[in-house]
Amino acid sequence: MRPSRRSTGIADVAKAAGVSISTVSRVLNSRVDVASDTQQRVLAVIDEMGYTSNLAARSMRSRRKNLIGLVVPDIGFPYSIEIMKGINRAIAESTFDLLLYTTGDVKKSGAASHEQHYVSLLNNSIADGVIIVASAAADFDSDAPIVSVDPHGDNPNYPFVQGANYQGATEAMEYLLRLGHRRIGFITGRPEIGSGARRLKAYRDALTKAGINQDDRLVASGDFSTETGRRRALELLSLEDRPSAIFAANDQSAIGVFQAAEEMGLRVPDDCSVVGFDNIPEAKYLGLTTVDQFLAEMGYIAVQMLVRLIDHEPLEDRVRKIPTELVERTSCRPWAGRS
Amino acid sequence: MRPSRRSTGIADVAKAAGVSISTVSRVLNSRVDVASDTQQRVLAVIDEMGYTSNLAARSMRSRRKNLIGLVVPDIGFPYSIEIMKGINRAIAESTFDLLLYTTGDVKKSGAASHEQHYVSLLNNSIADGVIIVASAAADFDSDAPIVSVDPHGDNPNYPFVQGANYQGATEAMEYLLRLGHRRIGFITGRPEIGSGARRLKAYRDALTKAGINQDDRLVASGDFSTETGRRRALELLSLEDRPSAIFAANDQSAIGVFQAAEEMGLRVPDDCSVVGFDNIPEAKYLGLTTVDQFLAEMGYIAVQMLVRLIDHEPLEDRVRKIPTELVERTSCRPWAGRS
DNA sequence: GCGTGCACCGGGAACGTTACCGGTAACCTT
DNA sequence: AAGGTTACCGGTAACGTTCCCGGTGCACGC
Repeated sequence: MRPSRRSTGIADVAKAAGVSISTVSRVLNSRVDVASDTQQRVLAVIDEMGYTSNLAARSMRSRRKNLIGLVVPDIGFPYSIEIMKGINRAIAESTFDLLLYTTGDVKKSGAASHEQHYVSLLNNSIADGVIIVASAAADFDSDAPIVSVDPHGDNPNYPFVQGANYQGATEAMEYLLRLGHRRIGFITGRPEIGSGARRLKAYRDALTKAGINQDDRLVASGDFSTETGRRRALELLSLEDRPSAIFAANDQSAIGVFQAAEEMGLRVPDDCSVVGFDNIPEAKYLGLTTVDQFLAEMGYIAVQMLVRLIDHEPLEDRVRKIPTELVERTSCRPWAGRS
Repeated sequence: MRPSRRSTGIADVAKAAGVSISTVSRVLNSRVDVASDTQQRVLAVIDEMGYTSNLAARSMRSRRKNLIGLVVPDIGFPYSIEIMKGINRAIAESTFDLLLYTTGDVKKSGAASHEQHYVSLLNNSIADGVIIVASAAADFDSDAPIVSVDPHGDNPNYPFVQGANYQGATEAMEYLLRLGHRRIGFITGRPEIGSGARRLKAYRDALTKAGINQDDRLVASGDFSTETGRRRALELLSLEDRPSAIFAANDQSAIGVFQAAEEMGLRVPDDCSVVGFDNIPEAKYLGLTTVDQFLAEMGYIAVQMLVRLIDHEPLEDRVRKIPTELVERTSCRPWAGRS
């Protein structure tokens, strides 16, 4: 191939400006020890020639790449999207750019090893640090700059930010109980995921605290998906003494409950109240009352933490808990016994 | 800084395997001229040492970086998200990874220059090619590998993929007319965006073809946002002879129509039918009948085109039109005059 | 026995940038 | 006025990889 299409490099700029390569580099990195008029001249030439620094060469030489890697399970989930919104906002405010990887289908067992692969790839060459959303792996090279958002495991060896799952779920349950509900169904998340487990525990604890004894038929095992949520809700609502409210481990499952109710000719909230978790945008359209865990905020904070890590500044807290907030909409109503 | 944290490089692998650096490189690039037992040995060492190739160095030396840049106006729009889903799927099937940039607020006038900057940055150093979603700029360096999805302008100098806006909007209008609607409102998109303009033209043409004379009060100027859609719908539905149906230039505007109707105590579709455009996921929950323009598919195809461009293979078509499809849901009903 | 071809491998020069070291001139300091 | 300090700049060696070129050993044919 002809070298015809070679882009202008620092050398060309140097020649055009009549200075050395070193000086151009100094200007580029805004060092102090360069006379202000040479700086002006070089800057002018750069602007005129339309020079943009070659990131590859720069990354190779200096350790700083100004790139943050993001590993996300599936870009299609509203959950991922919400987090990405926050990440994106933080990135825009920083000097970093974003490199995106997806691990693809979460259910495939290879997710964890995929993660490992991506992370090491990103870490030792192209990115300065990595954010992993819903990381499956518990351990990573401990001194690599890694931050996770909502990790699956319980106590990973890297910093992370997480919603207050237990608190939020408790709040939701207390709300339901306050409305008079006594038979409350629960659709779980995937069992291996910590946040879902904590919500389940909150459900159980709230029940016992209210003096209601558990009915195991009322907790149905879901997997955070709408389709499974729908199927489980169909079962729950077919019980001879069906629950007057269903608390779903996330909004997508809750949407499944809406679908199931509709199919059965039941009305939300008249025949069954529904509460979700996450507050994804769809929740608004359905009037779903849910627990907002500020996913975007979590992404935003994760970037901030990672940047500190990259700059070798100390982290205030290795784990950040984000308080949740119950947002009331129209999917719940008071219950005073079967009318 | 200590060189303590230096990652293992190709040289370390070479030493450990007892071969030269060149040979390791050959194995890495799966060249033919290497004995199969040496290959095995090198591969084993690589696996054992957990070596991952340094992307920066590789990119600098060889022109191929295996990275595709994506420039997207705002990651929060359902529109962008849909396209990204398709892009992501195509990326997963290819050997490329994805680098993501957002131009931020579209309304800011700097969008086009931002684009130029990103594209040149991506092009000459870090990425092999660039996909621009809803590109505002009409011209780019013509021999750079660039593909656009749904460009704003009418005839940019780079390849692009686009929905069949006119056809789709025509189909929607014919549907509405078939249902008996005669007073049909239209909420436009932003005027400078070609796809929106084509939908508007289809609206007008369908009306004249049906022998209905235009009422300018029925076309309200929107900007693709829900909020503006809501406001325009409020006005439209407050007309003394209000339209029996509203066709919105995109789904987000249509959602605004739903909100407006609700606020005014009107029911969709009983008091007013609504049709949108895009078929974003939210449309399903609202029961919005809309024109699916297969945004994800568009993203998918764009990646395929770009890959061909990068590989210097000829493109079948410089512009790809994706046929649309009307998806009927529950936001429309027949109309036989004010009851 | 010697050239020829083949299969495999190693050496070194790039790629574009930054870090380091050293050099020059002007300006203080005493 | 001589030495020291400062401000600025240039030369060059890396960074880790790929590409090009050439070299080795072996088999083969004449």
